[in-house]
Amino acid sequence: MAPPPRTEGELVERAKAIAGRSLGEIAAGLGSTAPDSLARAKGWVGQLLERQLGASAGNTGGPDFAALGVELKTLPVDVRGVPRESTFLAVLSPAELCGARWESSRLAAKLRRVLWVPVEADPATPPAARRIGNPLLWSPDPGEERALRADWEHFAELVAAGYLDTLTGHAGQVLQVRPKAPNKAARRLAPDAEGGQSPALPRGFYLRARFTAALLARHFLLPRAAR
DNA sequence: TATTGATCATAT
DNA sequence: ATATGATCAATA
Repeated sequence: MAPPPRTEGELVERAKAIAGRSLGEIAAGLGSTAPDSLARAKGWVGQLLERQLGASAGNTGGPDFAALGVELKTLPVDVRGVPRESTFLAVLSPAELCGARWESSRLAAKLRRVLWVPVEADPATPPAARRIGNPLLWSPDPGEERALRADWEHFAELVAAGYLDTLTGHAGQVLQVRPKAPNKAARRLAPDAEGGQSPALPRGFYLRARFTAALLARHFLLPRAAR
């Protein structure tokens, strides 16, 4: 377990140092072994990178690198470097969403500064052989910020009005609200349309894959002048 | 095949 | 129980 990085620069250097290396190599360096499949180890890649980069242990609710205010996200990419999956951001807490402002929301806080680490995720490649890509330390630009806020405010309004159960993965331009539960029988209290509280399937906020695809493309494919 | 809905493991 | 880390599996 590495000590926490002291600066953003140190964090980025650590991430650059493992670009091109395989998950199996990184695991071995940490005295661990890669699973044969992620089916029963879905969070393994993220947790491996947390250990390797020295993320502050456990879940304090805050960013992974508390002292730096930086959140770490691995991004499963295909052979072209395009994200294969949406990115889970946070549990949707109905109570916390009611009457909240985007500027002071937990989601906005998490997205202020993110270290994206692309990782190969071809299902035909065993986890140990998957390679780590070049990291990107990112903050939303004004356009991204506007899109995120618009979706979030729309969701917050619906939830506060008691319409959480009308929200599906179809809603949102850049964000999504999707199930985030042990199973579909799970329930959690949320405002209902009658002004009370009723049990509802727990949900989480996700970033659409096309959003992360666009930000990777902008930073890695386009010339600096375009940014 | 892309997207949405369901699920798995671990730590607190 | 709930938050962390996500990917799997079914659907459109």
